[in-house]
Amino acid sequence: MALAHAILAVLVDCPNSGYDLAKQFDGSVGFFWAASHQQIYRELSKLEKQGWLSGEIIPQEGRPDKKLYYITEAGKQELQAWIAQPCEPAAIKDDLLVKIFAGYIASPKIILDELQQHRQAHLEKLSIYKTLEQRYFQNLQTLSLAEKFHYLTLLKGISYETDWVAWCDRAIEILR
Amino acid sequence: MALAHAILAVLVDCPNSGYDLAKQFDGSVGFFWAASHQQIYRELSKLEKQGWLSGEIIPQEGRPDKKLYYITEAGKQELQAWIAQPCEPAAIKDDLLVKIFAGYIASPKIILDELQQHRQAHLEKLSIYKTLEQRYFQNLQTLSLAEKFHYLTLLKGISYETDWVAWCDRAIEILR
DNA sequence: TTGACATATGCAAACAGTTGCATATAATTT
DNA sequence: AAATTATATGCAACTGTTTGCATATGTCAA
Repeated sequence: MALAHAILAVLVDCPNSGYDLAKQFDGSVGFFWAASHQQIYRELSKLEKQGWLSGEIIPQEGRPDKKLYYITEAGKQELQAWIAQPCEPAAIKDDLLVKIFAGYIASPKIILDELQQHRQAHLEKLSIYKTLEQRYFQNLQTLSLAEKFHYLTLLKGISYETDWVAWCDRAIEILR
Repeated sequence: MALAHAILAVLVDCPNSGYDLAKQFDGSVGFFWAASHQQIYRELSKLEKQGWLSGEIIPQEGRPDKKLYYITEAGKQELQAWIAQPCEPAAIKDDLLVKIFAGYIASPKIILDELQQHRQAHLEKLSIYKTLEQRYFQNLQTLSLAEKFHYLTLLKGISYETDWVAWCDRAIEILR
């Protein structure tokens, strides 16, 4: 049930609406936890009923009202307890690598095109992450503790995408 | 429905029983697709009903009988069609990075211990993959096409684990 | 001889995630 | 005036995954 904890992890930093959460899960948070807005809204209701979050409707002008969620003391304690439990490295499910595993039954062009496209996609993510790094995490010394931890997840995002780009290059080289 | 395709991708190389498949999904194939034996057996029945696989019961002595699954022509065509469709980079769900994102609410010791444990786990995987590399993929030139593709997935496994170990080191360094 | 381990297969319930649909306001573009 | 985009929220059906349980044979060690 780690979507719950991913939401708590974002809200412990600052309150957010479901819409804002969905945008974050589509952006930098999405690097380590993917979730759709439908999933997020459903989970938020559940977490509010459980008492880990409290919601407050904020009337807005010029746009629909929104519901801001705050983490409760119980929610924070739950998050702390969850963090303290050891966890396993993440399970991987990667379509591209399944394709590559059986790549010899397809035409080389199809495989090479797919590799090129993935290379491009990873390069774009990498560029976004590097922009974030330059904008928000210029010098380590001045960062707050919370910022340091956020930066660590960004660093993983950067090395993850860098590694993918390098592997695509190598794969293309080997197959050509 | 990519578990189906991951199974087809293994069986297109050579026939296997559910038990053997489960072991492979727990080993090197597990690097790019994680699946439990329950999932695998259920999926195998489904794929046989669909006509993508055919199963043959092999009587054995000194151990329970097993059922060997072969990919059918229809199954191979399905796999080829699936490979030809473009796919997105894999969605990530990583418990450890969720923990790190909110790591500032936990005690430093808990975080550092968890980082050390993950570093160790990734190092062990890396060692297994490097052993496989030395044993089966010594020189690129002599590899068959199928082996080259299999090697590419192993290469990704190696760089993935290497990247994790490096990140753990960096994270521990920054937090200390 | 009891217990653990390896081989070998599978069901069923609970939980999580995806996909398609639905609604509503307001600004901007065509 | 109509279409599109951004904001904002959510339900329902389906599909996929996890967890716990269940069964059966044979070997090896305590």
